[in-house]
Amino acid sequence: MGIYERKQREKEQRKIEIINAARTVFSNKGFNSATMEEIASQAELSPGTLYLYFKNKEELHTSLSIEILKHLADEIQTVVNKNISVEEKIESFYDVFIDVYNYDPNILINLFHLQSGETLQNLSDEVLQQIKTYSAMAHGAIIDVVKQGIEQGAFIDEHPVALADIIWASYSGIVLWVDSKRLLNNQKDFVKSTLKTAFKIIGKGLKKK
Amino acid sequence: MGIYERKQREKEQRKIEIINAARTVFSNKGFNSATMEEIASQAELSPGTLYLYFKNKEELHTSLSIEILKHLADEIQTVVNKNISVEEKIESFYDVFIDVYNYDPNILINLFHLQSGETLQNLSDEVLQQIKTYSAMAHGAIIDVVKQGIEQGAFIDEHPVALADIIWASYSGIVLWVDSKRLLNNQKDFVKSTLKTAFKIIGKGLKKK
Amino acid sequence: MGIYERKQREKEQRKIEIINAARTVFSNKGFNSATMEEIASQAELSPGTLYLYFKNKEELHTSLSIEILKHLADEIQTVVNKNISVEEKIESFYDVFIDVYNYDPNILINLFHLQSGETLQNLSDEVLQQIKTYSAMAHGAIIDVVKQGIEQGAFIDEHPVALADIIWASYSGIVLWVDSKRLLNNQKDFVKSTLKTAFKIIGKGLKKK
Amino acid sequence: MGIYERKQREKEQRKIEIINAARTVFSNKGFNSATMEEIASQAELSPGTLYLYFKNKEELHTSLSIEILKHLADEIQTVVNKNISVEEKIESFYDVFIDVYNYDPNILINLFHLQSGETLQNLSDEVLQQIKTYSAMAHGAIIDVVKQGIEQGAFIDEHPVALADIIWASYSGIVLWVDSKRLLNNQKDFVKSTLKTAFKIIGKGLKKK
DNA sequence: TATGAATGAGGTTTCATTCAT
DNA sequence: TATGAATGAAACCTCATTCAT
Repeated sequence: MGIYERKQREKEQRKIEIINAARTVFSNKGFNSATMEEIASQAELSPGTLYLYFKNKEELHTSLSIEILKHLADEIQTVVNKNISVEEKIESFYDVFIDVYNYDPNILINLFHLQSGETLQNLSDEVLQQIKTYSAMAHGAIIDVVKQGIEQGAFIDEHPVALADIIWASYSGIVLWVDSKRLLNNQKDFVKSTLKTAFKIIGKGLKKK
Repeated sequence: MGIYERKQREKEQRKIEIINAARTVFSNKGFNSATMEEIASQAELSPGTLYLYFKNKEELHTSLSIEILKHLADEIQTVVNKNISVEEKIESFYDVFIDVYNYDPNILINLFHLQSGETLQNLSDEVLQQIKTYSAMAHGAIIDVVKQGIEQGAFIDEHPVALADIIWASYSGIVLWVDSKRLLNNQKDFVKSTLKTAFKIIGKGLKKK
Repeated sequence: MGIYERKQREKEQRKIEIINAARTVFSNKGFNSATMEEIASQAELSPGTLYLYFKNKEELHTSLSIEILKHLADEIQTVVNKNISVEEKIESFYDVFIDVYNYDPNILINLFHLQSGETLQNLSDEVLQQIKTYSAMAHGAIIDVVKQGIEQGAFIDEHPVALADIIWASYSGIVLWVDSKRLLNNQKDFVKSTLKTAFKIIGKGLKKK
Repeated sequence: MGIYERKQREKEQRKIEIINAARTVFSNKGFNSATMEEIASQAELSPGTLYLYFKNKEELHTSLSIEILKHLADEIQTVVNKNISVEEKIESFYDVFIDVYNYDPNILINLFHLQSGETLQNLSDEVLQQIKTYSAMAHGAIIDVVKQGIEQGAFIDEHPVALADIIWASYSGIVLWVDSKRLLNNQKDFVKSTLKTAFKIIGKGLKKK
């Protein structure tokens, strides 16, 4: 490995450290209350250093979403490649989503923050492109499964994109909603059980007969 | 009408004007980029006046959500009271949700902002209570319908709250998700059609047989 | 009593009510933290009304000092007019001061606020004149006694104004200082006993032999 | 000198610069009329920088008092340690007080502002502790001298704390009072001569016989 | 590359004061 | 005379970002 490569790798490593610190702080404080100084302190770096790796606060925050989107896309693709029935694949999506939820329950808040319109302006084209790419990958994989199901006559004959949207959006919505109920009313965490039921219902609703 | 009543009504009217101005600005700019000064200017009032009617920026923003929550709760209750089958009631929820979406597509972003945890601190107890109340009302009405369905043997025998959560959260998630796709990819607005399909699927998934 | 006179008297009465309300609020909150709205509310009036009786907040605050200055001047003059020895008169000042302190311990803070330079600008000439007048009266009476003492050969032969200053200022300083010690360290209120000792010492120090 | 030490020293130096700027502005305008922006401008810094060194306006203002309290405590202690009689020590206090007065006549206004109750809330515990400490040191030294005097049979047998209070408070009161007379009536500055007489009187009043 | 002190724009909020009723 | 809703200036303070070292 040459010197250039090592440098690149160190740089990549440092970037990951910053992202991890940012995740912690953003998760606890939310986007606005989190300060760059606190993130820097969490990463055991100085504020100025963050700007060597990320254009601004917005972009640092966005990279959290990108990271998880990338992860989601990978996991979903793995499910798609498995040699199992489409019904089983749809069911397996549940495991993927729960996996992400376990990884960081607050991650979805980040994803939604990203989607709140307020944010889309300040992003650089490069970052925006990444989001679109990974988003399309994750979503595309779901669409593929749905398409297979329709072709095989297993699923109802609706627009595959719409069906994939429903799967995806229901998942997101449930996580956010159940989580907010937990916060507002000090309830237990029912995300997993609710999500399980949702997949059962949607899975059943998808079936042709 | 006495002088006191007229004053009260003017005051209520003024509050509505401010809320309308706030909706416009928050919708365009998002919570953080919106400034109190801009809202005041939009309402043709001075900044200080806003604070006669709302404790702070947070609470003004929250009142948008309360307003729509109240509306939602009312509409859902109307559906519940109708003399139709539970299946038809579930279907009718679609109309309610679409109705709200048409009223102001950005309003849901507000609701989700509210639920992002970042916000809950600065709210006065009174406002927090209102949110909980209307939220419980809307959700409670859905739960009631689900319960009826289960009792009548029409719906699958799952925890009614979980089922209601799925309906509610899927709706929210779809609106947010499809809306963000629209923004990111300059697509057409597929919220309504996607929501229609979702209700079909979920309705079917809910059925016992 | 004519209609004009009655009106005048009612006006005077209203003014006193406002001053009493102001004293309460200023005493509890200090000059800056006290708001005109709170004073109005305490006086069971509306904010606007205060401005019919007082030019501004500063002047309202100042009239507290004027009121007490007037009172002090009267009381001191009464002592001066008594048919007792100068030594007894000096001793009697102690009673006057304690009397004022009992009337409102915070009043001196007001007096000192008045003297803090920060305030003197915004006062109307009329008010400023009043302060000077009553201040001169109260102080002048003390000076007179001191002069008598010196003439009678009872007191040391120093500048009478300086001696009066010392009496007056020591009194003020002790009230403020002991009061602040009480606040800072949660001590008992030693103002009276300290003041008593002070008068003993100063009285003794004043004597010629 | 290492790099760390130099940085520390620069930091300390910067703090002093800010304090000096603050003294100038607070002296001219008083606490409320002084603005952070003006202080920053006087210090040739930006407003934000002030907040790197002081928590808020209140604390910056308080540090002026702390600085002078520290100085006072030191000077008084020096007098106490001198090998002179108690009577001479009491007399020497006069020099100390005049010294402080010459250093900055407005500083006492600050001290009294500090004691006006209105202020004590916003201070950090650390700052409050400092005030108590230095205040106790300065006052304690005076008490020691008075105690010595009583033990040696030179002074009257009163509570030493009360006697020290009288010395201290009379000093403060005279400075404030004479200064305000100067401001109000455009008189000459009689603080020093009045203070001299006061010490003579009090000194004489303290003597046992 | 890393630092971290300094910046300074700009936002929220308060509240003395006004004025139409 | 009394009201009290509305004003709007102005202040404090924060914090993303920069840049000399």
